Amino acid sequence: MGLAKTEMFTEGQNKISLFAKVFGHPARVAILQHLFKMNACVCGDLVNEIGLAQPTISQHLKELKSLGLIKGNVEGTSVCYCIDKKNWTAMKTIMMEFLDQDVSQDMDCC
Amino acid sequence: MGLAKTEMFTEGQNKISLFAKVFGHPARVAILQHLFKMNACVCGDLVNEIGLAQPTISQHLKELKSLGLIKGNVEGTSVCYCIDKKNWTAMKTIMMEFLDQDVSQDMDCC
DNA sequence: ATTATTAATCGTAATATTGCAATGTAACAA
DNA sequence: TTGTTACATTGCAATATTACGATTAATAAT
Repeated sequence: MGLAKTEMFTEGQNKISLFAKVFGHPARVAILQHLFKMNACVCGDLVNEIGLAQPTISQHLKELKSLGLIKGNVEGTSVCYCIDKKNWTAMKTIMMEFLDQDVSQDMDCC
Repeated sequence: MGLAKTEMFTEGQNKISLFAKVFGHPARVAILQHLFKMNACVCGDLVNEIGLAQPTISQHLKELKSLGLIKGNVEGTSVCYCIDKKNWTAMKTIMMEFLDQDVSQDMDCC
């Protein structure tokens, strides 16, 4: 199947899994880290920085953009990408809440 | 291809993406949330709680276990699962560091 | 011993993801 | 105009993921 049955889960669970899924590939992690590191915007340097072919990088960028985590700005022939800080922060809140569930109980079965 | 070229990324990037990937399915998010909520251990209630077939849940549990995020304990005919708190905390540290990159700069291209 | 219960594993169908060559498109340069 | 540069899109091959029926394995109950 390869098809997740999203209708049987809460909106929150689906949201978390969608964000997580986009981080589920090292190239996208690398792209995001590079955008953060460069602070300002970066463009096709990503193709050089990361070792994948241009269409591949373009596809990963598209996925990050469609989730709203990055923005792209056309500048002449090149396109400048950067983190969408507002959306990143919103995502961060959701993910942190999931990750930060209380672990301090000492009940433990195993 | 469907095959990530992990050799071209750092260990850290691959680690983040592996953790993220396991959260990239709502069923696994739901399983983890339920394990947290129940605090103590839960077993095949997960099959009832979540609406998927038993082999499907079993498969998701296996993935969570292989990453070390949960532990399973045989109790008679049933198996009791719980969060592996130590490993969860370690994972949390890695993921939070990734999510919490500095976003406060006002440099912005777009 | 036989049967029931619980969960893991196997096998397989349906679908998704990854990666890239080839091609398309848009802006700039000469 | 003719290239050139920088990206996006298309199409496709290879592989991965998801889901579940059927089966198996292990323990418990009778």
